[in-house]
Amino acid sequence: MSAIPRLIVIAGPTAAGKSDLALRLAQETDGEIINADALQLYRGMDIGTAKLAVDQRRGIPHHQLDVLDVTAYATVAAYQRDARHTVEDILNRGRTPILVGGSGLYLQSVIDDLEFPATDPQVRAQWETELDRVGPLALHSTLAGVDPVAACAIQPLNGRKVVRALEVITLTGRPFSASMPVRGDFRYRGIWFCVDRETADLDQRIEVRVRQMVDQGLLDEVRRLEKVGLREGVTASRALGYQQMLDVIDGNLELEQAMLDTMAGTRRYVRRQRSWFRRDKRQIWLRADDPDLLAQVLTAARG
RNA sequence: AGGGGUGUAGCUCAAUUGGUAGAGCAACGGUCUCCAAAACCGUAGGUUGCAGGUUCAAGUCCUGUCACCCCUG
Repeated sequence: MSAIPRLIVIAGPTAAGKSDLALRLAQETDGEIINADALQLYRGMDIGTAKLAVDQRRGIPHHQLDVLDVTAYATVAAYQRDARHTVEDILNRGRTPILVGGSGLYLQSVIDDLEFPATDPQVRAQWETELDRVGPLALHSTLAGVDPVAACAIQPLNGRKVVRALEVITLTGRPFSASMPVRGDFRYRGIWFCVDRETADLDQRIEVRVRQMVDQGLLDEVRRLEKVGLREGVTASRALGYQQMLDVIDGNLELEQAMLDTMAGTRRYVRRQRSWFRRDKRQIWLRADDPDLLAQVLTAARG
């Protein structure tokens, strides 16, 4: 049992088999699992996020699950702070932190030295109002006036990013481009895996998974969450599966169509995940259906 | 069987008085430094059911034919 790196990261698209690999890996390395899935942070979002139930966790401690109310406004900065505390705590206890999830930005916020500029709900709301009033193109022109470099990097119709840039400029008094931190090195000694499988295979798993979620009571879960404010949650209410079930509840969508939409949305999401993961060359790609998967991971991790 | 209608991209539909086919969704690729399961960008895709005809020119008009839908018996 020598030379296990300090942090093991498992990335990859939804439904590829990350959780399963992480569990087996944790058993082999005396590890603890830290979630890096933006939506699994929410309390009560269980079925639709494919969160492992407690009795499926094989006694392995899981962290960064169920830490937010569905009404909460999630921030990567908060996640970064908390997840890093968890990583360090696990390391201090002499165990192996295993960071697992499909949210690229969240993973990266822990792994790399990213520093996010401040945020302020009031300032953001003010620019959002402005966005609604004048539209993305006009707001983009405003941005171009105060920070041409940032305007150049942000697509004119991407209102959300234009708003964020203007928010940062308002708060810091400096151009957004100047506030953007340079990407640093790996923050921890670690190794980074990306688990994937053939698209046809993954699509098949997605279909099975979505149907299973509905069989397991996704609709009821959404009804329950609705009572605690799911619709008010800006992030939570837009989660795949959840937004579609809300449409079913509203009578705007048939259940079968909602499932098909969820599958299609998930496939699209997988594409975005791959495009995010592909550009970082530090990770080791693995095929989830490889019978030697675990052995490969252990060899790579120990080597 | 008779009458009417519809057949255009994988799907739902567009295409002024005939001028040589577009859009949304899906698919595929990408961007991403605090809503990220989000937001945004790009690419590809059609011998217009089939066969003839009229015309300089047919998705558009004519004839036949096939498929599906509706109505009547």
